[in-house]
Amino acid sequence: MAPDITPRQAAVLNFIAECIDEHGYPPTIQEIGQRFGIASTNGVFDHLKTLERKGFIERSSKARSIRLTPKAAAGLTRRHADALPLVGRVAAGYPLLAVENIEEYIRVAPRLARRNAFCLRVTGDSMIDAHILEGDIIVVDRDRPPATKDIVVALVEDEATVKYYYPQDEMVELRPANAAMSPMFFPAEQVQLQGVVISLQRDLDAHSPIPR
Amino acid sequence: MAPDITPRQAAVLNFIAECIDEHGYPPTIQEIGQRFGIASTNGVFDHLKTLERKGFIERSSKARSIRLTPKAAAGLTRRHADALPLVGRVAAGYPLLAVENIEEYIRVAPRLARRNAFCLRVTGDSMIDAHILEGDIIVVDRDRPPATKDIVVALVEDEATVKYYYPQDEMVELRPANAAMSPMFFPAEQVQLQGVVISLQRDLDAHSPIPR
DNA sequence: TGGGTTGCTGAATTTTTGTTCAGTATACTC
DNA sequence: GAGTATACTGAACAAAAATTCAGCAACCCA
Repeated sequence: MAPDITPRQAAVLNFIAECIDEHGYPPTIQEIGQRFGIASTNGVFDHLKTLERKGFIERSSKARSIRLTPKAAAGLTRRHADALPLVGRVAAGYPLLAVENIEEYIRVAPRLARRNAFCLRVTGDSMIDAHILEGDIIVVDRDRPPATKDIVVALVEDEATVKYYYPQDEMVELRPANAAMSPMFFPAEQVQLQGVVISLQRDLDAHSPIPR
Repeated sequence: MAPDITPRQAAVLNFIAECIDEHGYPPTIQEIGQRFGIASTNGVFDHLKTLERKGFIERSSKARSIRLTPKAAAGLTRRHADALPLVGRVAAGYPLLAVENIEEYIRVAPRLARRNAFCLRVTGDSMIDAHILEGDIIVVDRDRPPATKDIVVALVEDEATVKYYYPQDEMVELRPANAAMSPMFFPAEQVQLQGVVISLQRDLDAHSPIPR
């Protein structure tokens, strides 16, 4: 049996997931065709039959009756369902968002999920004076250009760090929000900015039952 | 204007939400009609027009194109839309969650939306030493019994306040997390506990474009 | 007592959507 | 070099679904 998916099929599957995310209901066959420039509804129909045969979707003969199966997640390149990747321990040499670095997917408010963003669990108390605590989950926007005084996530020597951002001529100052710690200075080329912290979620409810 | 919903309309709204939950896509007009024994599609159509006029759903002329708005949560007996009410200025004499007190519905992580909870925007800096800032949105669980040292929302003289909770024999101490402020003591019967703060969301991104 | 809202019936009509059939071209594989 | 999967075109057709129109009955409100 072939559990494989072709690039074209994956694109169709992704589009279906996007539609559900965005509109709340699946696309019609003609809507899929429009998106991919497939003139004949039968071209799309073939894709759907194949995706169903391979177990990625379920359908019936009714309008918009496409359903994603749990297996569909395997064929999706984009995350689904209002989730952002939680980056865990950062593995040396890998890009921050490499699969190896992703611990899990965290469900966040849709407003945040629509961004090109990721989540990071804060370790240490270097930002405590900015009221960001150990264990807080921060949401980091990768598309937002960092401005002076922004709180950023930077990669220095393969370690991710959260600090205030103060760029200088050839150097970058990363300033903690903790009176007990000193600012750090690096040559600009040694600092890889990953994004700007746009939101924060804290769980005060440590001893709560685990949600489904 | 009537932001109200009749029992019949609420039943229809609930059925729509159930369908989305269960099948992954909204029902058609005829499916709704079948469920409620409404013979004419126009009977259902009237309901949909009314629900749309009242802001509970959005639709287009396409098949199954019903979408629940965040407001839909108000009409639902079960919670589907991952939204919690944001309680605004507290009106004297009204229950905290009366329609008059609800400013809007905030989309939150589904884990939180499943609770019997509401959101509150923090005013003032009485909890700043607990790293809760003015403007933060806190999520308050109404079903969680408050324990000593929990951060709670309490209603005292028709004003909602966020404080540490220290119950005593006949009195309740509400303790701020701010060295510049003093604890307050009230007879237990003057304090209406609304719930325990279980989560917090902060937007650091004040000058970002408004999400759609 | 008249006007508005709610909650429908019944029928006609249009639009949207899914399905089927008959082909074509390319690539892979045995 | 035959056989199979992929990825389509184009046309015709059937079905599902939405929309509109013309009513009716019950209720509340003022």
